[in-house]
Amino acid sequence: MTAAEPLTPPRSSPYSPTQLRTIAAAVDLFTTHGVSGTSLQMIADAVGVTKASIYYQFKTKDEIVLAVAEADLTQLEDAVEAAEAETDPAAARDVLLVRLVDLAVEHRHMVGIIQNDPVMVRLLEDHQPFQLLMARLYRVLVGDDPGVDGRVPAAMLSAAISGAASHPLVSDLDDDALRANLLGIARRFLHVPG
Amino acid sequence: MTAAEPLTPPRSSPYSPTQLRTIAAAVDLFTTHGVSGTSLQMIADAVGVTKASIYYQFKTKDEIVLAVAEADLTQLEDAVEAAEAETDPAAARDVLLVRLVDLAVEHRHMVGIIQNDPVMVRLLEDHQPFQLLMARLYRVLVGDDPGVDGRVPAAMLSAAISGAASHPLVSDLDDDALRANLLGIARRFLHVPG
DNA sequence: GTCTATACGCGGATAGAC
DNA sequence: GTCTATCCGCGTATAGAC
Repeated sequence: MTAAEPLTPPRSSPYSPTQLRTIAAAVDLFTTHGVSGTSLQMIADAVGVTKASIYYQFKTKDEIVLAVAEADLTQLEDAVEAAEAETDPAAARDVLLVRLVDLAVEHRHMVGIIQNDPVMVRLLEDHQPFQLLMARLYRVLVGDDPGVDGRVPAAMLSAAISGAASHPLVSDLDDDALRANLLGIARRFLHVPG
Repeated sequence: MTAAEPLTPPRSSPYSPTQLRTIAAAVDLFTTHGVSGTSLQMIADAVGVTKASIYYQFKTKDEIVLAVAEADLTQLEDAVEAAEAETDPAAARDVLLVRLVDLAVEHRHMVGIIQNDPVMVRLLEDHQPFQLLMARLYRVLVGDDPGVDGRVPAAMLSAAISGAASHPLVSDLDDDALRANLLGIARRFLHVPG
């Protein structure tokens, strides 16, 4: 359950407390308005400082976007590492499933936008660490079968988890109920014989 | 298969050919850059006219966004109507499934953004016709059971279809293959005993 | 580390000629 | 129906005082 800490032990975040407040505010605003629709003025107002002060912490807006993306990436990496620690492929897949559901529910208000915002997508397309991480994730999910019969269900499953977490049909469910239901159905889906 | 035409028979589109070209260009740009990230200048350049000319066709940028949304809405409405024409609930659900898969694949390059762009989401939240349409759609999908056991799978299924269509794992599949696979798996998912 | 002030371009939007 | 020209505000970003 407790994932072994990666290479860097209790790695102190590379960001100062003030930067972390800025990142938190940015995530919030990106979720509501999208990246392009969020100005540095809005972020500055949310943090309670001026634009110039934000520019002292981050040289450009892109750096803020990158910081937001990397925060999520770290969590995703932990999930993949935990899954890869399992020797049995089925067990690995189940660990990944649990972690992905946890993450999706924990971030249910932002998953949709963060994963689909064009600016984020563009940024991550050119970001090798992310691409490598996703390749590892898919490998656990799909197994070594690169065929269509493995990839389509995997795509649907991963889309179902993140998409359902922010779906209006279930917006009234509390986190625990949503998590339990998502996980149960996802598991059933995985175990249905092809 | 051929859906009976709605109230207005061969309803001529409310948009002029030039407006339609503008809408097409806008969809394209929205897909790549998001709504906020798309300027009227970009749209004008894509159409090959000046900004002022775009403003002759649409009074505001919001009107363009609305026109884009409504184009999709019409197709979705056709799908729901076709499904509602079935008397047996299971048959209705299957018709809806087929239509939704068709739409998702047909628009696989834009589904993700159009459904998740913050500006679109905001716009549609305040757009009663859309809300009513979605209520009808969910009713066909979930049935009359408003319980959790019906809604969570429905949310996952609808997210799986639209999300998988634009998923990187299946980006190499051609439309026909993707459509067939999505539909097959979606059907199996629906028929798995709760 | 945060401020005020400012530069400069691009955003949406309009007026009026052709 | 499309153009040129223009308005104005806000966007990112920087300089320099405190």
